Amino acid sequence: MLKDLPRYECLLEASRRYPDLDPTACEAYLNLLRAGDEAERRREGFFSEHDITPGRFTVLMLLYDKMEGKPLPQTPADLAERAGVTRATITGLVDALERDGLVTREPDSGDRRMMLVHLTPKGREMLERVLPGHFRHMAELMEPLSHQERKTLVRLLNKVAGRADLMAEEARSHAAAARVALPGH
Amino acid sequence: MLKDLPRYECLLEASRRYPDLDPTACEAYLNLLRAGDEAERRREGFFSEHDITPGRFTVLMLLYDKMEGKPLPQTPADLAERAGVTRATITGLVDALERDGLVTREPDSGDRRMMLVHLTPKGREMLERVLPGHFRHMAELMEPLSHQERKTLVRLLNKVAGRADLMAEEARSHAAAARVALPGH
DNA sequence: CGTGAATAATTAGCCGCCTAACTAACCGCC
DNA sequence: GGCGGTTAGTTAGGCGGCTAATTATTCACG
Repeated sequence: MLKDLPRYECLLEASRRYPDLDPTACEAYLNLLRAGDEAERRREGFFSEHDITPGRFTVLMLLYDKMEGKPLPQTPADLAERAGVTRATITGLVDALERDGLVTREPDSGDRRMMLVHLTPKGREMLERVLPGHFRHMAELMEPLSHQERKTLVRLLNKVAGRADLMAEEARSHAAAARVALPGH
Repeated sequence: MLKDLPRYECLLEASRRYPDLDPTACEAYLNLLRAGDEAERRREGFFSEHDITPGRFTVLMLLYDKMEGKPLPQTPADLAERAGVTRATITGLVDALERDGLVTREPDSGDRRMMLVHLTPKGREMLERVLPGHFRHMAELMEPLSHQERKTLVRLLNKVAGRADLMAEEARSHAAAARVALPGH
């Protein structure tokens, strides 16, 4: 969303009407959203050339991970936690991957509530076919930044991501407090 | 997608196995995706408290825009261009906004293919109710960055966004070339 | 023990985005 | 002046994310 961003001068001018508007914060925010969205779209485009989607790729990567040794099977809940999506989303992704023969599901022998998701040889091959191009894709997108600039970017983005995490946590605890305070839902 | 990012040391180690893997590019890329995604989720969360979605908000903002004076009605195609989404997406968003009485559609008198989308008084009120909180939300997310850091972030993100645009254009022209080269579709 | 709370995975249904196909209207050109 | 290509908007269908509700299992505690 939002391809053409408002110029800084416009923000500055608007901030006279809106006391809550911080022009530099707004500019940084909008640029972050746009760059992130743009990068995500390029990513989707790249993956679609290889008949895969970002979500499915992420699941495969999480199962690959220990790039040699034993590719530990993982539960959907693990995958959800590490990917940062809900378990329901993982169910859908694993459904698709299983249909394509890239992963298998197996019930956990110890706890019958759980499933274990394995990477199949076919899944491993797919990953190894896609990875080099993916690496080149990342390098291409970041090519205009010097090593120093990349370091700086990572540092600044981490500050923002940390802040976002904090805000998410606050929102969660507020919601929990509201659930306690209000009678029924 | 991807909450826990691989550490830089892991990338460095993996780059020995994969000659295409540029560790600093990869690190910057993953951090950008995550921060952008995180910011987008906070944004959705904020808007959902006000019974609106990012897409609908964007359309309202584009119709508001000239914050006083005449809030020019705009065609769906204009809105799509400025929002960076397809016309089909705008159709869906305007459907929802019209259902809620926030915008109206009116046929263009000059060219009967076109529609003109107007902001209603109710839509304007909604926007003015949400905007101050939205400004505070942006300021809160960017609070950990100094003014200097915000400037730097904007500069670096612009480099990346510019690169992404370039890559998108290349992809488009390749696709066009392929359409010419290959017989029928 | 057995019952109720917690946890795992799934299902159902919503939403926003996409592409592709369709209809209607406009325009340029012979 | 009619016909083909272009443009506007919509529709249909797919996908991946979400929440909420459902089912099955485990665990903790009286």
